[in-house]
Amino acid sequence: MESAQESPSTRKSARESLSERAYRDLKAQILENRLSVGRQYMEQEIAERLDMSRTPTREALIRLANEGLVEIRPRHGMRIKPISRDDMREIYEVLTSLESQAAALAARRSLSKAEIDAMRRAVADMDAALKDDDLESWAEADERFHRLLVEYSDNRRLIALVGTFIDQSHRVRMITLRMRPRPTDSNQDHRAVVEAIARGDADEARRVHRTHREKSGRMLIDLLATHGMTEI
Amino acid sequence: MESAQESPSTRKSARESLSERAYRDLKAQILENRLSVGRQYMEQEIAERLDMSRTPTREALIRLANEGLVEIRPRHGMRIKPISRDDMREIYEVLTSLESQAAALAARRSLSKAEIDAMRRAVADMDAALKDDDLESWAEADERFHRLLVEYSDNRRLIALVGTFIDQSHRVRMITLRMRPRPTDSNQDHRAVVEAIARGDADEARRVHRTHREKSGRMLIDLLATHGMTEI
DNA sequence: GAATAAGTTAACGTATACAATAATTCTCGC
DNA sequence: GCGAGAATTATTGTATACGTTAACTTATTC
Repeated sequence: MESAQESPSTRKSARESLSERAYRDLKAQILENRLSVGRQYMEQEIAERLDMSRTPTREALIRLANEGLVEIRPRHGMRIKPISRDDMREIYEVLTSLESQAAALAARRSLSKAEIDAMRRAVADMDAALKDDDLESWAEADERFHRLLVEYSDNRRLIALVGTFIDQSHRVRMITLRMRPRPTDSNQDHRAVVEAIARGDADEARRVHRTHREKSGRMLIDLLATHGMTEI
Repeated sequence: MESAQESPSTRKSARESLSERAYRDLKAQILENRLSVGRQYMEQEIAERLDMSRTPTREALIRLANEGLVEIRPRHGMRIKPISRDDMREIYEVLTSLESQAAALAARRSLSKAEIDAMRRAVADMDAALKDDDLESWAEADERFHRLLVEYSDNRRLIALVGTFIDQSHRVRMITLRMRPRPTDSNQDHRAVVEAIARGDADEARRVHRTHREKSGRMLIDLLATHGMTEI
């Protein structure tokens, strides 16, 4: 897959359809929280915002609805789906399951030194970021770690699914990033996962990662509860 | 015109859109293997087959493509996605993960007597079907068992996902149904899962169900291999 | 006969037209 | 002021029109 990334305004983007662009732009706007959650947007409105007709807009909306980011309500337009505490529970239950499976699969394959090193580097970067109290960097490295782990599963469906649910919960994670306690033992967990994978110990990798995700999921949901946030 | 008749009790006020009907009809045709796998169907052709214009047809195709049942190839029409051995590996890895999580979640909730009984009945029906050498009935009860298990997870996302992957592999399962050895110890496994859930033993339920799915996944893939089937 | 260029076809992507109808506003009797 | 029903509006769902361009065909050259 060639990534011909040009400035979209000047360069008539080679072969990307409007429908595709609508999907990517809209998704980006949602993830960056540039659209008000809960508010209704008419198809026409979205289409104008994207500077195209309703047809490709609708096609993008269908895809986004399938991914659970958006809800299409027949006579009321679409709205960004707010994430409730219960949604977060569901999302984390699914992520826990899929990612711990990914850890086991990664352990079963014998990863190259380079692949293991990439994960170790992510963990090291998290340590460093934590030492500097740089939450931004920590979040970046954390995301990188999880992405690598899942990629090493060698299962395209698994990779796509995890991506979908990471996206669904993205907003919540960003918002709660500054409310949560310093993720010290999170790093501990990650290290244990990497080492289990390096040893090829699938059961241990799965177990440790599951425990890790269960813990962080519970923490996040408690956080929402104590701050009285019911929908984000 | 077609009569949108429901059972009188479940009156649905909103009429079903063509787009929705296209999705359901097409999906049904795919699952029932009424469309040739691999062949190209032009949008126009599908639209005529469904007796509507291209617009709702396209919308249905987008959804089916998202679910992985169909592939849209820009100038060549759509085609039913053939399932390779590698696809089956991926699908079963995902299903194994999600369903065993469902088993654990079901065990953690305390299911009602009625719910446990429904699962026990499914297992009993499988036993009976096996005794009668009635593969049809066995498959029905097996599917019912898995569906119940997942439903009891109380996680809508999990339920939807499992449905998607069951659908993706539906054709393969139907075709291999008569090639596989009699699923004797499959029933054994199911019973163990139910009893673990009934006891509220989440870890055991998860473990047993994972082992079960791994076993049946491996069996299915070996079956495809020994019969030299590379794509279905 | 192979390679290349020119010409043709047709499938798609997108815009637009339009009818159906849910939602909203208005009217009017009480 | 309130509710029922009529009238109006707005938004969607669907059909259709149409330009673009990938894919295919034919012509031309060596």
